[in-house]
Amino acid sequence: MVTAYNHRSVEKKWRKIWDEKPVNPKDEKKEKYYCLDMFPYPSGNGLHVGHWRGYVISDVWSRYQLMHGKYIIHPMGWDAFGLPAENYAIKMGEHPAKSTADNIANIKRQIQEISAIYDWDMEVNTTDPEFYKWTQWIFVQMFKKGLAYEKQMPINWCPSCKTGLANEEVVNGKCERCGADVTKKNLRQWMLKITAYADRLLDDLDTLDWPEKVKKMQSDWIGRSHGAEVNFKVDGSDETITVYTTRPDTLYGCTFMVMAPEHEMAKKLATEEQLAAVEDYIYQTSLRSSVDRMQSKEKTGVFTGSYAINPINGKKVPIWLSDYVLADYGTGAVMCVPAHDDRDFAFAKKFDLPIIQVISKDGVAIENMEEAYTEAAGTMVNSGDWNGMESSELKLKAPEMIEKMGAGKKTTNYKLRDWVFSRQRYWGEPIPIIHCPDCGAVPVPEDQLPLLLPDVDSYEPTGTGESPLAAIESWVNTTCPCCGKPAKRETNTMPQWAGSSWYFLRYVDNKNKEVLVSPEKAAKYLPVDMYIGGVEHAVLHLLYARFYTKFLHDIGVVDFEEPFKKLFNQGMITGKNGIKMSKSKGNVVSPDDLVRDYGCDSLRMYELFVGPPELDSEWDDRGIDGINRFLKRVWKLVLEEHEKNVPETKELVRVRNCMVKDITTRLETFSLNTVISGFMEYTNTLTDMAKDGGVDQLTLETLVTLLAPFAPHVAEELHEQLGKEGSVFEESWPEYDESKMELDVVEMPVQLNGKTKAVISLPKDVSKEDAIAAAKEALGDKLTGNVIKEIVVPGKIINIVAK
RNA sequence: GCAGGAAUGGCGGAAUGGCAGACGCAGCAGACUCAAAAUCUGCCGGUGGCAACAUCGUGUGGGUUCAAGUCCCAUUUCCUGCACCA
Repeated sequence: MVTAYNHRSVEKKWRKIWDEKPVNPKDEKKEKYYCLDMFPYPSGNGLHVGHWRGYVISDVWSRYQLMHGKYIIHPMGWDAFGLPAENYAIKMGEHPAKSTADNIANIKRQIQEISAIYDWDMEVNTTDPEFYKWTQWIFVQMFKKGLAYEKQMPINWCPSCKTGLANEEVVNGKCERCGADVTKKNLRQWMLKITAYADRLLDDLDTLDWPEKVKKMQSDWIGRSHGAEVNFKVDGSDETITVYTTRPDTLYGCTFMVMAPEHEMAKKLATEEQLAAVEDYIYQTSLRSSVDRMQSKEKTGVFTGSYAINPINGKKVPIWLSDYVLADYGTGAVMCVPAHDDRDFAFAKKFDLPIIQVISKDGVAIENMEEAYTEAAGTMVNSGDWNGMESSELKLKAPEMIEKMGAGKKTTNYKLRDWVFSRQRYWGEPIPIIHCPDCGAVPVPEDQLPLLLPDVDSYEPTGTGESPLAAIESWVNTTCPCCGKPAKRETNTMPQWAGSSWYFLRYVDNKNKEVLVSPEKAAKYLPVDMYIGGVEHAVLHLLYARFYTKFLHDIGVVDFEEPFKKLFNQGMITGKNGIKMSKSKGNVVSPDDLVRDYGCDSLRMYELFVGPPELDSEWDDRGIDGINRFLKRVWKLVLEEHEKNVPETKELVRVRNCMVKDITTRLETFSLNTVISGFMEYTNTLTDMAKDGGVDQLTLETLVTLLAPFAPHVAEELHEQLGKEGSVFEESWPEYDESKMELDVVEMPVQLNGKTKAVISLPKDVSKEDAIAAAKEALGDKLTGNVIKEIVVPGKIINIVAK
């Protein structure tokens, strides 16, 4: 009799052994493989089973690479600055430094329950001064390169979090963190010039092995468009209004112009009779929230009374104001071609403006258009010299033609905005800048970094647009590093994204006091080969991290331009009915109880079995029983068959090779849920074979080796009990031989007119004639009428078509 | 509105154009047990049938093919992202 599987004793035993002798010791001679998890922010709620999923996937992948003879860089750290940590601290009435440290301790304990091969010597914490020294250092370098600059501007403001937000943090007009409606607030801001990298951020997406979905989201976010700026003279004035258009080919069809109400010329253009109406419209627009403005598609507007002159044909077109034109995109003014744009069409209909068709399907203009013709292809009409030209070709040539005419210039526009980088909150890296009345903004000298976040009694947000740091006079008042005169410190802090934009570089050299990362270590261990995390960071963290990496490349810190070669986004684990796990919904499942009751190995495998890893999956506690039973069956099978010690048979060799191939190919394609079901199938098959003769040693060893990345404790224990030396992770990944996977006799379904009527056994190399004869015999009486066609797909199917 | 993804038993899900429902959960029946748990065995899409079997069946309607969950066209619903970006 073999002993029964007891997860507690097995897991306790191997954890102790692995602590003393890690399975992934640092080894410079081996090829490196850097497998990175998106590091967590230390939430007070601890981890739920959804967090586990990503960590299990990355650990399985890491251990799989380990068994290919690589040295695995698999670090973990803490994204501990920022709003969530601070809001939690305020709620609990604790200082964020304390609650953050407590939460890290708890989550670290939970993460260690996963038994992943994390190298805790590499641990980083974004709130550690030795870490944020370099976060500040990067900011100073950006400042020196002119990529960090100050600007007074209306920015997105969350009235609940009492801080400014980046565009990326505003989702459907609401705060990404708390869901409050975002308003505008005019504030002096630190900005990062991410737009300077727009082209590289867009073009280099092609070099990345990332999910297409994420690449598309980034590409849409950057939103590059090509077109022209066209200058319209204001009739009876020296003023010129420049518009941006991607469709300069439709210039002859422009019948009016619309400007954003915030446009600097808006009020100036109002004629005496229209002035009151224009002022009223500008005022009304200013009252509307951005959410309200985005949601209602009903066109509103006001005529300024002024006209602009279309440079292509000299025609006068009225200038209107409307809030559907955005002040901060392009030039804040657009030429309107109602015949070929849905929005302009709706506006023209509402205010009874003329519609002139300039592109037609067949060269003939339609009377009274019912809707805008928005297709790019067609023949130009009503367009002077351009008549008869193909519009899609003209669209490409028109910007240069307009430039030659002196009516404008060819340009490119982006939706991407510069990054609003200051936060009016306490729990973040202080921006290392000193404001001197004489010298202006001066960076804190590098040898004085880190600029420590001062301790403070009141760290709650003020809501005034000033950070709580502004109240600490002893800290704010300092001297200018340039001239030594009294000066004041910048009191805004950095956003949470600052630390996470580069943390993955620091892991490999986390104790370096001289440089962010040494060139030798960067060359040896970077960049990241595989990055695993949720899709929610597609246009936030992942875009910012790419920007930072490109900048650090440009100043010579690293020699690569892209931080993450391959990206995998795991789906979310939700509660019943797809509801997101949250404390307020009361549907959070903690891994702690499951580890206690079923063991780490069972939970690891169930996390993968619950559904395809890239899709969201509903958690159901009951399913873990099935995994636990499976592990007990494997345990019993391996130990009982080991005692029998039977020789291998041809069929065992075949099953073993099939098993290796199936498990390996499914793992390679990240079909991790079917890897687990594959293990179950082969275990069931081998259990049947055990009853019918027995299972040989090599097959048992192979099963155990394949299982190691998934259920490391069980595999390690069975590996030892099979009498093998060393760790199972020192075994190399099993290989398979296709030629040993063929059956001598194959089962072939026999179909009559496409419907299966029988299954027959045939030798694998049976001739077509023999196969058909056997099939006809199997069909017997069922085969009536004339045989029209006979199809034999070797090893697959036989189909007889008869009428 | 635009773009992408999805739709398969009671449930989660599996199927390089080749026996739909693997694997697991739940359920039912049996064995073991004084009993329960655990474990083991069998059944487990609908309809008809004692059964062998027949027949229908992958959101809906068409099509291609010897053969369609899979490919093509149309359509509905749901999810995700973007959303007046000129």
